[in-house]
Amino acid sequence: MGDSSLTSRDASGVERVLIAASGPGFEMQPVDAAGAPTGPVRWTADLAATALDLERHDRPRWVWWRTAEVYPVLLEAGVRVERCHDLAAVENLLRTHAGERFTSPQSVAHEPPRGRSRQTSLFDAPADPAQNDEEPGRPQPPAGLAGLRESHASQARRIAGIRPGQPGFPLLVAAESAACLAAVEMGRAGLPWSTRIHDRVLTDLLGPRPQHHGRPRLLQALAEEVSRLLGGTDQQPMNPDSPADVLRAFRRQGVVLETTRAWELKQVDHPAVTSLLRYKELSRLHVAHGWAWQDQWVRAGRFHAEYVPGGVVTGRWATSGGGALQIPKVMRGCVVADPGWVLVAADAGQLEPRILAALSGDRGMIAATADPDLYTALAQQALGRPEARQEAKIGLLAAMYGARANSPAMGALRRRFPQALDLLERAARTGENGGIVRSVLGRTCPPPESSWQDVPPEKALARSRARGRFTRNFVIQASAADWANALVAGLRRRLAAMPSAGSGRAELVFFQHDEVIVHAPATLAEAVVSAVVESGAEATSLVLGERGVHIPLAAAPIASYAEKN
DNA sequence: GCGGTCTGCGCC
DNA sequence: AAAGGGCGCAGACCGC
Repeated sequence: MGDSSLTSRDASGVERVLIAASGPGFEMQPVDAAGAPTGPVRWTADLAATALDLERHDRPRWVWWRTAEVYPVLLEAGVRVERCHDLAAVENLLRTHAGERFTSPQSVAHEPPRGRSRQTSLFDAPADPAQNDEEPGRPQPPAGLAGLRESHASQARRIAGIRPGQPGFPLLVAAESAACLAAVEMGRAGLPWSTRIHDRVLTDLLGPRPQHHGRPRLLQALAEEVSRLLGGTDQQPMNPDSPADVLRAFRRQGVVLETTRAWELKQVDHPAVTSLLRYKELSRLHVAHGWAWQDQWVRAGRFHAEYVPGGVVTGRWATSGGGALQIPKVMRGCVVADPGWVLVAADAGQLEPRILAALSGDRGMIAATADPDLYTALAQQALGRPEARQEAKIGLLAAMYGARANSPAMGALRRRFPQALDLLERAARTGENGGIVRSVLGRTCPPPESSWQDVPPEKALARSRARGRFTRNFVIQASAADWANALVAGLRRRLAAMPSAGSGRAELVFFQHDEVIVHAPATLAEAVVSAVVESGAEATSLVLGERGVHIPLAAAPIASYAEKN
């Protein structure tokens, strides 16, 4: 398959290849960017060999239904691809843009069994759509190569239709697809995780690993102490895991609580509070990131998560299993580079307010982004005091999240940065009135439920306000996600272009909203730092344009994630 | 016993 | 000091 008849280049020099399972092999066909075939359908029994050959010679944009289903097969065979068009992900983008409701892309692990309609191989459409039990609204895979071709052509038409109003939409499509590739690669590579350090942290905090189920020793001691201080007995111990139990116990002690949330407990003067708060903290570590978690998710020194790009309505990534996006700070020390390797960890400091500056075009706030500590600059400009950093930070975060508190700092910010605060207010009004908002590249929030205001008047107001908070935050969070996907896309491209350094190549191993970790041979450390910084600058330029906004990306080689910040 | 919802808290 | 946006997860809880 060394000849180029399978592919043809489109105007931008990138050819596309549709690929669909067919019997024991795969059908492939070259198409142009508009979706029109530019060559015949070919069949191959050996996908990996064919794909490797094409990837070496033509580097096409692979067009397939869902990256998470086919890319693992290619990676397993040693084939890494440069670019793709993920039809399922793009279908979600197009449908929400057209006003349909959001359906989270399904993780592969949680694919429901399909019984008799089960697919026989990758890309096969379900034998009988009537038997398909997927939730309504979720894009279904088209049948066969012909269906795939039509889906792709349809998407090309719809994207072209969006482009005049949303010039960034093709970039959104490309970045989302690249994110899908990166997600599979990251899940496969895994995050370097020292079970030895993990064991030590757990043992230090909780006591030795219990033989069977049940609480570790120190945790059990804390539970007993809490129970005793709240009037429990050996016969009838109070269960600190049970909110109802805790509320009852406090009430008997004369303390009336609304909830057992930490912030509320902290306001109570009672000897049991300290122990209970400590218990909650440690219990959470035990249940969420304890030995059971390690057994389930860490294999051969790597934490393998399943990442789901676009799994969140705002375009943020989700994970399925393992809670990769919720690793507690106290566990970061478990993330350590292999001997002779480094971690290059980087995060975009204060991403969301910088995004706000760019979206609103507020000159004053854009100027403030030149400061590596944006909040200090804001405090200086709005309040005249750099020491007021914390007030400025809380004020701006409250404005972006929709808190009701209207602090003096927020008022000062509004006077000094009217365009920025006005953008948030307008997004909120739009949402309250049932409208939709979009990210900078065109990712679109779902419409309200058709009957969302069909409730008693006093509830209607609350709902309306809640939706205003959602859309207010959506424009920022979704645009930040646009930026982050562009960062990931650029970084994986640069890392792939790096030479392998004897022991291996630099790999993206972690991504969390605005931060990345690359695991790399130590000799490549500086090159990786440069790649990260360049990718950040590129993302800013591509997604936000040349508006003078700075999004600093602090990247440094470290041995352990605990060294970061 | 099972599945759905609630609660509370980890991360951004 | 107050309790605002987005998630995933585990245990408690509740109804079947």
